[in-house]
Amino acid sequence: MKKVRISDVARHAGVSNSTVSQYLNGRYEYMRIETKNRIAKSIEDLEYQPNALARSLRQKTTKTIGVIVANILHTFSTQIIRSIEDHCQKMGYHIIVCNADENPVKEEKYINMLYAKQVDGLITFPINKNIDLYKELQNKGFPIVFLDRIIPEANISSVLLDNEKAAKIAVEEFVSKSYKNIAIITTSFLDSVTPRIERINGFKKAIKENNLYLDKNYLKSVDAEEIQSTFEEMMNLKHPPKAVLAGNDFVLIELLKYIKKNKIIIPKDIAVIGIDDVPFADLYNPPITTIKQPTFKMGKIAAEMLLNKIKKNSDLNIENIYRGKPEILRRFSC
Amino acid sequence: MKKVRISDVARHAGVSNSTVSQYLNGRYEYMRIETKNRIAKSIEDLEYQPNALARSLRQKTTKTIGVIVANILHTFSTQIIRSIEDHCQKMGYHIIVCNADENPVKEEKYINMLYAKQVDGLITFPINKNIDLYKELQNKGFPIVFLDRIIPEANISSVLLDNEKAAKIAVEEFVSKSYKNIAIITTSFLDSVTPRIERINGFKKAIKENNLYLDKNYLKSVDAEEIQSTFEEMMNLKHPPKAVLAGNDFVLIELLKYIKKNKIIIPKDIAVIGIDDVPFADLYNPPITTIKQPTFKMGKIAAEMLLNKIKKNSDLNIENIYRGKPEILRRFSC
DNA sequence: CTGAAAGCGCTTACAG
DNA sequence: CTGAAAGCGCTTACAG
Repeated sequence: MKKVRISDVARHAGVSNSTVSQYLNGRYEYMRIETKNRIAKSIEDLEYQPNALARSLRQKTTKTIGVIVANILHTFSTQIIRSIEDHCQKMGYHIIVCNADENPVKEEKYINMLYAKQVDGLITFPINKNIDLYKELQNKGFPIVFLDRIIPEANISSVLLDNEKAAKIAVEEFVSKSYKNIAIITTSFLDSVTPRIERINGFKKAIKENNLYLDKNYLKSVDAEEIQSTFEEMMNLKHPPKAVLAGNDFVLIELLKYIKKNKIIIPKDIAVIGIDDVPFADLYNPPITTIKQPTFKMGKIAAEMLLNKIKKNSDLNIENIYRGKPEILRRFSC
Repeated sequence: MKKVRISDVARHAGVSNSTVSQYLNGRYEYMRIETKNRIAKSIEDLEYQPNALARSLRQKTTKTIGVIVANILHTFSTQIIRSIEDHCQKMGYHIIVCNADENPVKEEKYINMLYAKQVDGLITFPINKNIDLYKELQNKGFPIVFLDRIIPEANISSVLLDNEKAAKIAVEEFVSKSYKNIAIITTSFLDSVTPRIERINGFKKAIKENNLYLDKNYLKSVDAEEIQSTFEEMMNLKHPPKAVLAGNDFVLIELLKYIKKNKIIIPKDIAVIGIDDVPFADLYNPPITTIKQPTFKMGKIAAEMLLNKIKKNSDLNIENIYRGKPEILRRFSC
């Protein structure tokens, strides 16, 4: 498989490589119109497509950014990807999407791969263990923006939900419907650290603000496999909760599975709100009230932040945090 | 942001670029152990990471394949991506995922981008309009494998579901439960061409094989927005269907929305089977019987086919078709 | 208005 | 066992 090179075009058009290159880069100022046309025709005839590797090597920019998501199977991730992609495309950047699959080893591989491929910057859902790697890259002046999480030790710009607010909105929704015994369940593993901590904090604060009693038994962070059993324990308490906030989409699914299996009635037996909107929220019986993240906006902001870093001298950047505003979608589970 | 180059390492270790390069490429045969150690230490000290652009330019291989999905929001797509990725990682290849977003213009851009970035091959869910581009690439000897669709004019290897079988399994499931008035609805736009045609063909054949009457009114391919109204018309026929096969996950969602809105009871009023397993199938009330594609296997086979093409002289390849076996997941909607 | 030359950061065949 | 040299396919500052 032989590829056409710039020199083939040059020979075919009877000009030098330089001139073809000028043409490719749109520098027509000093080019005779007939030269221009000849080159255009040669490119057409030979079906020439420039080698981006060579160009990038020379120009020291790939016009490409890397995106590492923690888990591509989450709707949140795919929506964020879509949004980043839309914005980058407008700005003339490509994206390379990688799926770390909740696995720090994979994450590290991808970080290195993307860096080796000379991406101009990185947007990532940082998993956990690779904080030093990120800091090292940042110290080299490599543009990075985090999504969904803050890493306090790292001081790197982040875009994430106003998680405390999200929990607060949910609690207040329950309170407005006169629920008093309110529980929250989050994952400890699949849910990345920042959202979990902040959602629990927000929950606690909101409970206090509403002068409700904060019952430790109503407040659980457990591994994915234990969600159902944990919920079961709650429901078997002397005073079981009458409302439960699912810390993310995954928790919600587990709760609904348990609820279904045990023929518990929503909202009569238990009211439910989930953080993260899910495609089946409308389809469930009854439709589930959810707190939606502004994924489209968050993706766009992350892309903007990163492209700004790339364009400016990234050494001089001020890192900052953007908080997406949670929005409640009222349906019939509460 | 200055990056460390191979020459920096060479100087630091007191050897030549060549020797560092030999080290990087694992050719230790003729290398003194102390040279090896010195280089290792220099790489460590300088935090050197090779520039993959330069290497690929020289080696004429990027060890990277491109994956273009028609729509990344489909579960099918993300599962296929995961599977391709797993397999490629094992074989030492990276993947670059792109989302054509059902848009031929985007698709074309991505094809060109990936080709420009010198990916070693391409796995794609071909949308429609870019068949000539694909053929052109293939004629140049560029390895391509299609997913989910066959393009008869192109003779390019494809991996896709045994769609006729999938429809047949569904019809037989209905028949085994004594349903006679069986309908099928597919999308005409979002559903890519091959699956739709083949699923409808399989449906027709199965109806005939089971000596049922093939009612034209029970057989509809419509745009996404018209699914609900089309289904409504069906249900208002003198003899409405008693069972309906949803041509894909998207159709299923639309049908369920309508069914829910109109308080139709599954399976008493209408039995439902969906092609494509969906995350909420278990959660719906009643749980929905679905026909699952072996996504993991299909992704793996596609990756294998492509890597074979890449390794062999791709000019000599025999193109072939792999059909994934559909599997019924019996739940309670039929 | 166009071309010759140098160089981006690697790898590799070959010389010693 | 190691290094000098050429070259991958481009771009760019400069000469003319």
